Amino acid sequence: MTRTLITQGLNPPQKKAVTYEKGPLLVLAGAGSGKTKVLTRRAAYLIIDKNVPPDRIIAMTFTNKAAAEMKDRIYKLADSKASGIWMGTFHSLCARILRKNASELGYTSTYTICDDKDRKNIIQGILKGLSYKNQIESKDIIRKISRYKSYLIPWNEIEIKDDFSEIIVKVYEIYQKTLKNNNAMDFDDLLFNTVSLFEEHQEIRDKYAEKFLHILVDEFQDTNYAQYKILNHIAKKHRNIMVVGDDDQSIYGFRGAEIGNIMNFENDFDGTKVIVLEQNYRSTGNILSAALSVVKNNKRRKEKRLKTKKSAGEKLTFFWGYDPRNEAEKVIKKIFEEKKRGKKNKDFVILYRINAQSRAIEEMLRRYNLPYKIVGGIRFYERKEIKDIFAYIKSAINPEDRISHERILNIISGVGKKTFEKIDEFGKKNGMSFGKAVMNVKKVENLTPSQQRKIYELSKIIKAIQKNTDNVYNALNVVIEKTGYIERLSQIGDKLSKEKIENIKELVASVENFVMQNKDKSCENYIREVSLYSDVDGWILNDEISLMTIHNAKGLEFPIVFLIGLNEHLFPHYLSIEEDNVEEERRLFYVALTRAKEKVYLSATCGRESLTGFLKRKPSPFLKEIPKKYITGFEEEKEEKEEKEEKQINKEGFNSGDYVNHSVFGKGKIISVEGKGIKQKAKVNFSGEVKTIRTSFLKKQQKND
DNA sequence: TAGCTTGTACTTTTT
DNA sequence: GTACAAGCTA
Repeated sequence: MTRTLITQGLNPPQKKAVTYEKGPLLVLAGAGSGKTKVLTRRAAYLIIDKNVPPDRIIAMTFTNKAAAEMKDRIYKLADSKASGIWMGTFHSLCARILRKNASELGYTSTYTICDDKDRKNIIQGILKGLSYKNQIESKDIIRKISRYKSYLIPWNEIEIKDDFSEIIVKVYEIYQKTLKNNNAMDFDDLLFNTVSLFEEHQEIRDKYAEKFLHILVDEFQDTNYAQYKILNHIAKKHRNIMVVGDDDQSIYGFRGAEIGNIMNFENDFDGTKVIVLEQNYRSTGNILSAALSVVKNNKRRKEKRLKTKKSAGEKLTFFWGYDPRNEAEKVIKKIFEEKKRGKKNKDFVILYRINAQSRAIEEMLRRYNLPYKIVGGIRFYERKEIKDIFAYIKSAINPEDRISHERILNIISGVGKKTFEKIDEFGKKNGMSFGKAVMNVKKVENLTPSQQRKIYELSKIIKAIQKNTDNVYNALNVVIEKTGYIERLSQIGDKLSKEKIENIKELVASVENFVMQNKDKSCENYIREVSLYSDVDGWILNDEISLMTIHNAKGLEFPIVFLIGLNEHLFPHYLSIEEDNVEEERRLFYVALTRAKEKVYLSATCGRESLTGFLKRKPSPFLKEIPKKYITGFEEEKEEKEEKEEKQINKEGFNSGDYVNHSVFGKGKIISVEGKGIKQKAKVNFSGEVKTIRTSFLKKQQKND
C-alpha cells in the first residue's frame, strides 16, 4: 500500500495521530471513534512511509483477539513488510521477554504458566497445610496477592498490621516459593518479573529500550501499575510512545487498572501531545446521546464532545420480565420480531453483568432452537480433559513442574497422593527434579509392583513426547495414542464423555492449524501461546447469537444489543457499591450501550423466586439517568402493574386433560401437572411426543381452536 | 485409593 | 438447580 492510501479516509485528527512525528502522544478516543483504525494505520505508516524496521515497533493490546485483529489489519495494509512486528497482549509480550531472559531470574525458558485453577489449587493446598482453611477463603487471598503483585509489592515488603495480613504474607511467601520450585509463574508474575528483570539488570532494560523505536498501546485506560512501569522502562530511550484510550471505558479497576494512568500521562511524559477523537462512526444518535447522558454523571472523567453523523434512529426500548426466565422469553420474542425484519442471528448480542445470568437465556435459546455462542465463561483451555492432555506435554518440557506431573499421575488408576509424595521424597533425597524421579521410578521404595509398572509406562510416554517437542502436533498425537485417553472416555460412553472427546478433537484441529501457521512449531511455543488465551480469542462468528458479559464485549460492536438484568443489586453490583465503585459500574453501563450500532433493548425483572418466596427487585438506578426522550417503555410506576399481569398468567389453572398451545411445539394435551406457581411443570403430549414443560410457557386453548 | 453419596453454599467483572 | 467438597465404604 502506498502513502496516500494509508491516510485515505481519515478525518483530520485521525490523520494527525497516524502521522505524528516524535515524542509521547496521548489519543483520547471516544467509543466507536476509530481507535483500532488509527493504531493499525500508524503501524503501517511507520513501516512503509518511515522505513522503521517492523521488529523495532512494539504494539500492546489487552486481549489476544484485539492483537489478532490488529495483526490482520496491519498485514492487509503493509503486507509481508510488517512481519517481525512485536504485537500481542502485555502478558504475551512479557512472556516472550522472560523466556529469553529466564535464567537471570532463576527460571528456565521452559517455565510453566499457571492458570486460575492451578493457582486456586496451590493456594488451597497451602491453606490446608497451615490449617488456616476455616479462617479464610482462598478467593480473598488470591485477590489480595494479585493486587499486591500488580502494585509490584513482594511478600517481604508488606507491613503486618493484624492477624489477617499476617496470614496473607505467610501464604504469599509460600505461594511464591512453590511457583519457583515448579519453575512456574502466574499471570501477575509475567508482569512483575518483567519489571524485576528490567530493574535488576539495567543492561537488559537498556537493550529493549534501545530496540523499540516506537511503542503503541491500546486500551491504555486499563493498564495497571506494573504495566505502566513496563512502558516507562521501554520508552526511556526514544520516548516515542503512543497510547490510545478512553477514560470513560475504564472497567478493570478490580484488576488494578489505574484510571490515573490516563489522567496523569501528560504529567509523567513531558511534552505530550494530546489528540482527541470525537467523531463516532458506530452508533445512532439516540444510542450515543443516551450513553453519554449516563456517563456524564461520573465526577472523575475528562469532558468530551462525542458526536455521530448517523441519524437519531430508534429509541432505546425497555421491557419488564416477571423473573429471569420470563425476561429471557421476552428477549427471544424480540429476536424473532427483528428476524422477521431481516436481521440474522449474528447481528444480536445479549449482554449481562455476571456470568451466572447466562443460564436462563441459554435454556430458553435452546428451547427455541436458536443457535448461540457463549463467549467467556468456562474457557476451553481450562476444561479438565484439555488440561489433562496439556499436563503430559507440560511435564515433558518442564521436569520441575510438579503440578502437571501430579495431574498425570492421578490419571493412573491405583496411583494417588501417597504415591506422588513418595516419588517427590525420593527426588528430593537424590537431588533430582520431579520429572527425573519419575524416570527413575524403579528405584523408588515402598511402591507396589503394579504402581511401579504403570508409572514406568508413563515415563516411557513422557520420553516419547520429549522426542517430539519440536512439533506440537506430533507430540499431541503421541499423547493421544500412547495414553489411550480417548479410548477410556469412549468406554464410559455417556453424554459428558462424548462431549469431552469432541473437545479433544477440536484441540487436535487447532493444534494442526497452529503447526501450519507458525514457524516455531515447538511444544514450548504452543503452550506459551495458549496459556494466555481466553475464550474470546478463538471466537469465530458463525450465524449465531452471542452471549457474553459486558467486560468481554469491550472493543466489539453489534447491530442489536440486549442488556438484561438491569436491577438493583445486580447492576450496579452490590459488592461494587460496598467498595464505593459505582462510577466504574456506570462506565460499564456506558460500554454496554455503545456496543450497539442500530438498536438497544434494555430489560429488568420484577424479581425472582427464592426459598423465602418471591424476592422483589427494583430497577437499576442507571435507567433513571437516561433522559425520557431517548428511551421508550420505562416508567417506574408501571412496574407494579406488569408484575400483577405476570402473576395472573401464572395463576391460570392447568389440569390434566386440558388442551394447550406452545409457541414452538404447537398444540398438545396435558397428561399430568406437578408443582405450583412459576415452578409448575406439566407433562404434555404434543402429537405423540411427550415433553415436560413449565406451565408458564403454555397457553390454554379454547375447545374449538 | 477411588468412587459414590450426601450436604452446603453459592452469585463480580479477567489477562 | 448446580457445583464442589467432604465423608464414607468397598
